[in-house]
Amino acid sequence: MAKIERDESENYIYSLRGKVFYRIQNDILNGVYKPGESLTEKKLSEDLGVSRTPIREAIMQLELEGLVKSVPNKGAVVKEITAKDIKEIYTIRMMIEGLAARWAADNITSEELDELKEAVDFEEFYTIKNDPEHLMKFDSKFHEILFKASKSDPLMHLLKTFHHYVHRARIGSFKSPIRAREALKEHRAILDAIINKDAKMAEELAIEHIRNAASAYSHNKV
Amino acid sequence: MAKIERDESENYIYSLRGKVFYRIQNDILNGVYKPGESLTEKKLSEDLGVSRTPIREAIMQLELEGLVKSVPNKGAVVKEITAKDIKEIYTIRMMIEGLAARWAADNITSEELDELKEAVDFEEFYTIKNDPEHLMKFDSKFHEILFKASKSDPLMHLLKTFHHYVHRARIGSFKSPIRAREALKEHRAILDAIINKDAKMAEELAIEHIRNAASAYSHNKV
DNA sequence: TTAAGTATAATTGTATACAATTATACTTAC
DNA sequence: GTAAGTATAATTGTATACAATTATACTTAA
Repeated sequence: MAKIERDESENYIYSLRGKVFYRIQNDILNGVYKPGESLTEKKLSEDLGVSRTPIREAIMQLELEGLVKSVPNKGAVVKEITAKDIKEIYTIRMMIEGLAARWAADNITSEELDELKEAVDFEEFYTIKNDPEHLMKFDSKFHEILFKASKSDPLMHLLKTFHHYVHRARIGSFKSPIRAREALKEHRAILDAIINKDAKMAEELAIEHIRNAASAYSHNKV
Repeated sequence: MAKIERDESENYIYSLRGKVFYRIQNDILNGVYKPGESLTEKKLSEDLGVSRTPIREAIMQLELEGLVKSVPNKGAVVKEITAKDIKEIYTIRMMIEGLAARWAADNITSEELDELKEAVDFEEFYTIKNDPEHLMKFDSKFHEILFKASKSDPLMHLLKTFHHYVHRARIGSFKSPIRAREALKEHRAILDAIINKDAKMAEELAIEHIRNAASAYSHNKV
């Protein structure tokens, strides 16, 4: 009989701690808990109906990922993300994504390449349909596959701890249909470079892609 | 009366959790706990004479930093770091340190500049004395000041979660007096670029500095 | 009215108790 | 002797109890 297996790498999402972590993270990202607000363990445990233990552990994780800052006897204070932060995040992302694309070109498997093609096809579909929500999902998928295909543990670890920063900086950058079409073109170009095993080109295109995303973002804000 | 203040940013080091974390981290880095070995909460709590609670929290932190991997009912397994990992770590470090130097050139304060000069002077002293241990300390200090001076929260966060990787990859690269003298020269060059507020040059020199460190490391290994 | 001091409440840090899951060792049937 | 099944032990996950620290509110004196 086929054994039902969990994804071991993300095993903790089935625990209370994991659920609590994702819940609080989402509530912060969606503005339920606002920057400067302090979250005490007691309040959270009452809000979510669990004991303090999983709350404590989730808060620790949130702090290590930089979403909150624990201050003694005050609770976990939700960190603010400034325009300066976002600019820097995009700069850092250029390098990380550039490396991912470069190493992916060298190490991608044919299965992953198929996944990548599929993700871009879906992206095209939802770009035409002008559906920002699904678009964001497959944009994320494109980048995720790239990281997986890079086969670099240190790089993947780096991205993991940086992930929420990326997420925060990216919200709202999919509303413009013009930018969506450009992003699609850029993804196709990166895909082609990877198909041709042109690592240098893939890196340059990925860097340019993030640079354009950053510029679209800041333009959006004005 | 002058109030005795703790360094708030590192407040947790005074807690049991913090002490436990540093203890286990060091024991892993120094090979007391070897790759593949699994550390159970019970064993650790008996070894260190504290309850499971701070142990659990320290293990969580170790996992988020990538030193161990928790597997259910097996304990925290110490991760191995491969030669491939180290090569990739150096590549990633080139970019991170490059950014730090670039932004430091733009944002450094005169106090920080003084600290940086002092660190390099100490480095020179211990290079001449051929004292690898102190040398490593002030090499670390040089890079720490650079990050602080960059004034970038996202970058500092990135380094924090990447720190142990750097540490692991760097062990033993200070034994060669030849490389020590080169490293000193490179640090002086970076310092000069920062004094001259030449951000581009500082970045290039920092990247080159890490590239040389990587090459010295791999040469050492052969 | 304000400042200082004190009692109380709130909050976190640590230890421990209990439950649920999983591994291990042993027994038994073939 | 081996495989299957079962009982036991080990391990983690969660809840709770207690201690220590810190904030807060209140009282009192000037």
